[in-house]
Amino acid sequence: MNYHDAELKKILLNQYSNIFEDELIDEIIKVGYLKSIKNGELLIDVGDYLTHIPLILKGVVKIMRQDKAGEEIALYYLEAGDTCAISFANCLNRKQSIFMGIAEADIEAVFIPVEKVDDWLVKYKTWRHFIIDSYHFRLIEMVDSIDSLAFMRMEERIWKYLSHKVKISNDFDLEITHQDIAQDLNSSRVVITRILKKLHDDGKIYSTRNRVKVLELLS
DNA sequence: ACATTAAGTGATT
DNA sequence: AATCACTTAATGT
Repeated sequence: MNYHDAELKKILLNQYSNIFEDELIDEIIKVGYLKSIKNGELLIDVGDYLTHIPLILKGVVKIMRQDKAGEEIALYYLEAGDTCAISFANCLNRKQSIFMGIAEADIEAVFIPVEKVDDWLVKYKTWRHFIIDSYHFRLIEMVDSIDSLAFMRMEERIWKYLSHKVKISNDFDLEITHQDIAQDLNSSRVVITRILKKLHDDGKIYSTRNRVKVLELLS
């Protein structure tokens, strides 16, 4: 076992020892490879074929959709301890990805070949549960996104978006522009500016150029 | 000092 | 809630 494996094992044991059995963790170390991805880098694009699925150890991945005109909308986020089971189904059928994934922070992830992901489903109960759980969670988040799109006013959507950002970055100070938010919510910059101004005046946030500080959390 | 990028605003749809 | 057209403010070179 080289230095890298030892590091990896430490991280895995730390995050997964109460979910996975030791043999599974050993297997992950054997076949998976650790990869760091810089903030802002593209992990997967629409149309890509996938051969490995990532187990996120650190950072956040934003999963989004894109239409022909290049318009985007954020669907959900993968955090440490998450995997994208959706991409697993994609791998197995050798279908192209229908999503885009971008690193929202510096990422560390173990990439596991699909065949193994498949094997382990029958071999390890914990792994099976992990994957099914991931599927379930992703579904819940998607339904949540649909709800937002269909039923929520822009102000609520922004509020929810900001709260979520605070949660995943563990920081009330967000470095973000109105344009960024508009893109993620598939709205226009002007609309976001107006609503943020209102939230600012209401004392719920404090916003300056490139920065939004959330002052109170969603109850 | 100047150019570039982000944010604010009235009017219109 | 979106778009246009324009202003003002902050920041980089």
